[in-house]
Amino acid sequence: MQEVICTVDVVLLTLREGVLQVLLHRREREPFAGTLALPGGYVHTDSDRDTRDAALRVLRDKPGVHSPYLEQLATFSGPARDPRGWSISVAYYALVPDTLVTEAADAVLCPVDDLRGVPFDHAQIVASAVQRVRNKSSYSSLPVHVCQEPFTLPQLQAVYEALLGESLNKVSFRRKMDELDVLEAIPGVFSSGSAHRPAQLYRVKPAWRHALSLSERAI
Amino acid sequence: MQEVICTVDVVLLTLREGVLQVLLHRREREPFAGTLALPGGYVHTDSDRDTRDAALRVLRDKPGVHSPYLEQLATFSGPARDPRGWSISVAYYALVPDTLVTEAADAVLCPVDDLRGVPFDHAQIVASAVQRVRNKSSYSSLPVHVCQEPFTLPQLQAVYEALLGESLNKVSFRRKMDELDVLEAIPGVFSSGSAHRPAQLYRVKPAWRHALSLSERAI
DNA sequence: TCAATAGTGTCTTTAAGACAATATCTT
DNA sequence: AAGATATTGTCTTAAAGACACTATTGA
Repeated sequence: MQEVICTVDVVLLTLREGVLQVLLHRREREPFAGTLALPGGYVHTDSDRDTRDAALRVLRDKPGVHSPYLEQLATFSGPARDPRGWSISVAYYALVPDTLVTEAADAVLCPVDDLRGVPFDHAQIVASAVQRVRNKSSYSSLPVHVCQEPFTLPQLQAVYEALLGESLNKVSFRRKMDELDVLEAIPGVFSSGSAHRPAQLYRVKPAWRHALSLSERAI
Repeated sequence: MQEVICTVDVVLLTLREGVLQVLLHRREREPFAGTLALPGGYVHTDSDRDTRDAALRVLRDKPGVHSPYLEQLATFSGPARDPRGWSISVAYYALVPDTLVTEAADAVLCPVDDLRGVPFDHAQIVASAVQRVRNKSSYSSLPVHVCQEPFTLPQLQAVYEALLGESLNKVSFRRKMDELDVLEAIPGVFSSGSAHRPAQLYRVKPAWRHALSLSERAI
């Protein structure tokens, strides 16, 4: 019985120009050398403490992405998804503000709806991540990870609307954010420079910043 | 770099005597031969089409459990969880009516809150499955898979209440079931034999029976 | 002052829960 | 008929959405 090829793949998502985009990496090695695919790689049993650690290692190459929101998505497997043989890929997804993503020759952002030509089953993995994010965004504070701090409530609402693909009621949105209780206003600090009333700037409460990924059904 | 040990584990859950219980299997081989652990085993690259297929194969040993509700839970990994070395376990959970579970010397049901002594990280895997089931039960039709068909609405409500650990409003519960639109009354068939009004018997609509595991946020 | 967007008050609509009335069995 | 549980109607309460009004800035 042949061995199982064990890898991790990371779906790094961000919002650029109002569109949900995924970071693709140009593969250096076969199979599919030269094509754009999800960043990923073999699990390193000599250095990775677990697959999450492997996913973080994969992301460390990307400048700026230090400690993103990272959650296990699902595991994809089978004899045909990788031409090298029977393989398992533990997929993770990350959410980051678009300001942290630097594009380069070997790292480009692509709209999640236009992934023709990506190899393996990576289109399916991305679709799965997008579905998870859309779903969780409807009842949780997940989208705050896409906003660069500090941010205003109108900015955050726009992020929710872009992720969910629908416009939200302003009053209800603010009530919900108030209930979730994960944001705090930065006293006396407002947006400025525009020809209208400035908006209060917010940040994630310190207690929440690294706790948001702990619960199954995130708050 | 040493190889990764690839396995699947199955958390088969059912409700017996009003308590959520998990099927444990007495291990025939080392490590931990003779102790009760989650049913599982190596991924067979020569016969399994994917890890879900491997999980179904693991369940085929259990008489009566033919095509249960089965969903991928999460993947657990690391150098220490299995004494044989760096390992990955893709965990699935299954929900079945308790009438399908036959206990034997090598297959026993244990309440999910009393898993002292189970090896590996299986207690953590079970806890994770229980959390997932409790969470999904609050907004989906997941618990119907724990009811042997045909069932009455009061029986189904009791199952929801056992899974969620709280009593539910009867009117709201029935309204919600009506909205979910996954059940159909069996015309003219009622429970009988008890000294009170008989209850309408229901079954899952055929269109739903095998479609309930498809969506991320099951209906 | 005007245009533009932020923030809030309040009414309406919808969903959830409480409670009680009626229905239908066995004994 | 009495006792038990099923089923349904309806009132109350809570959440969500619609809409409009006030607030604050730069041009």
